[in-house]
Amino acid sequence: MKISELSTATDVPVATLKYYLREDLLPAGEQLSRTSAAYGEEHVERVRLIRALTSVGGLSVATTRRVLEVITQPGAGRVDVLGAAQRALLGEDAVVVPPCVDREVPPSRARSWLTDMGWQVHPLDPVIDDLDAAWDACEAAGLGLDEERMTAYADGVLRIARADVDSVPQDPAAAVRQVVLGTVLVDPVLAPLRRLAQQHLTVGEGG
Amino acid sequence: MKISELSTATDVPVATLKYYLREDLLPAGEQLSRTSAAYGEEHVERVRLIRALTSVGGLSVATTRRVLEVITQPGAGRVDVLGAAQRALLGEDAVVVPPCVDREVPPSRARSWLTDMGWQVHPLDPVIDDLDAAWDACEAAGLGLDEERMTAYADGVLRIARADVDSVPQDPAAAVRQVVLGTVLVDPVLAPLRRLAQQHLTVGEGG
DNA sequence: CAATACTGGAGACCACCACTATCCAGAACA
DNA sequence: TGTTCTGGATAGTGGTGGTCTCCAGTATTG
Repeated sequence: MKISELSTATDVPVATLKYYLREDLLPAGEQLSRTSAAYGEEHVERVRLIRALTSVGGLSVATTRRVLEVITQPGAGRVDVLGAAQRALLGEDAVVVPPCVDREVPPSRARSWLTDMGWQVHPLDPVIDDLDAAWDACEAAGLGLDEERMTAYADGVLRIARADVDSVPQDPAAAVRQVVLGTVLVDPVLAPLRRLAQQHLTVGEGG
Repeated sequence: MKISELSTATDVPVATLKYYLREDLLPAGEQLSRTSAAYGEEHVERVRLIRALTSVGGLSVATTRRVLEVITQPGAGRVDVLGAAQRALLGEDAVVVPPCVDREVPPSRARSWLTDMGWQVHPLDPVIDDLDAAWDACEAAGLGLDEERMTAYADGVLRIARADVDSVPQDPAAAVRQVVLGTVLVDPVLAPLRRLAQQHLTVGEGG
């Protein structure tokens, strides 16, 4: 498959494919001669994956590169599946502190709320800071988001997460792939789903 | 309050405040003389709202302007709360087709799935296309997202949406504000919440 | 009073990002 | 033989979210 065929197969311009090659998102094809290379079905899949991550997932090219590295490399085993996902999605300098290390835990509303909920999560996980920032933003915007509503959200999210973890395959490499892609690509599914659910409930009430 | 004080109060550079004034995100202060104006507490709140929408909500300046218009103007009444939210968040040329108008409904997996679920939603709502695109992206990325898992997601999302609609106030203007801000700002709360729930469930299993 | 700091307004400028366009010598195909 | 295509390199584009600089004029401070 020539690059122009790869282009028509994926509906991505040749110039863009060259850009992906340059940026190390796409591995080089099999070099047939100095001015020709052959691409295979794995390149088609890779391009589709890149487009899914960048367009729907909203990932930058740099983040996409990290994600592709993580889900392509033979992983270090399932122990660190969630950690690998985090490292791929956060900055490359993000080191997830192992639970054994004692470090000052900054107090925050999210942290204390999680404790109240009895959720067993890593107290230094940066995702808690994301939650804090989002919660603060709601307050700053004047959107009342009290703990009662958060608890209702937690109930719904737990069911979603249950479906997530139940769908993770046994094979470590496949598990990493599933978790990473699920983290990136499922949020854009849930967002419209939530709006449709709101609409369904509102219509049902006759309001 | 001078612009420099507004700057320190909100921790936003003066140049950026001027930019927001230019872009009509921030209303002009009370003109005291030709070279001085007074800003009030409402400007502080407005700036915080702008920052929440752009940073956490990830909205562009143009979309933020539309959102601010919608939640500031005295609304046309509660009838159209969800419609107003959609119009604010989608392109300005997005016209939500009224349900009475018969138009060709393009078939799609999301649409048929919604029918199977018995959800009463507007069949031409563009948010269904968003769902389709996100679902397709999962497929393209090789992430198996079968209807069983979608149904589990729907269960969780329904509980979230229940909390959403229960928290909408009676007053029409407040309702519009609540719905629009909830649409934009709650998704970034749910995303980290989902990751934490995954972590909690995984740790609980000892895996 | 004078020196300094600050104001609103305007336009130019900037960095970043994801492409996109152009050019090239050489190879493949018709 | 001529047209099309290749990989590689470099430069340019359009959009976005600010940031810088300048200005005449006003407020504050010593």
